[in-house]
Amino acid sequence: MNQNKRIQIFERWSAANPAPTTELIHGSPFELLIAVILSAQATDKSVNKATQPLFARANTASAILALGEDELRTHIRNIGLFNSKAKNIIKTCAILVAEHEGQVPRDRQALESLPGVGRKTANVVLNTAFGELTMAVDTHIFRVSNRTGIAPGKTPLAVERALLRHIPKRFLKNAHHWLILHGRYTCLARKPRCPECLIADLCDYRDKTAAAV
DNA sequence: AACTCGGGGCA
DNA sequence: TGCCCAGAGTT
Repeated sequence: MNQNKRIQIFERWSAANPAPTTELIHGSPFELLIAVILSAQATDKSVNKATQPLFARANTASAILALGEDELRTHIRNIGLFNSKAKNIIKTCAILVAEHEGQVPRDRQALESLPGVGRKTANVVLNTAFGELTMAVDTHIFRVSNRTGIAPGKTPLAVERALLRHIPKRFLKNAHHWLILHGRYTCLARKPRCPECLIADLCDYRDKTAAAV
């Protein structure tokens, strides 16, 4: 895909949806970290439903530790993969207290060494809590980047680097949100809604695949 | 690269 | 009912 096409795509998204926001409810960096760990392969609705009462009860690493794994588990029982997430969150809180004075570290390596925190979660925290320009490549962004041709790559990390390299700087800050929304509501995994797609005429995917409507 | 965890939402 | 979810860890 040439750069001219890319610019047209982001200008359309910019005009259509100028105000990006995170849909996960969070106040502090710690609440964000926990909410993002919980959101892996889960919907933001089910996460918010659980985290509101949880954070009212305990919203720091030491408070979650005081709560204990069993009570934490009951709080997040409505979220998928809750069993392993409860264990990971307890371990992570213990590390935060022991090695980071109970705070969320502003450091990629330190974040990714926390149980339950991978590249994608670390990128969300660095971006949303600390204002760093990162691309958190989830399944939506991976699919949309490859289908459209905006930033092709065989792995999420390759797509992440391609996005940072190819997206014009003035669009970089909001690009993450637009890509997510596009994947979530238009460029669906199984049945892409090409007829109602804002950028169908600029997309590498449409007309090249039988699945593209 | 493939597999597993996993309840909830939505068509 | 079947399929997917703002993934990570292990084999």
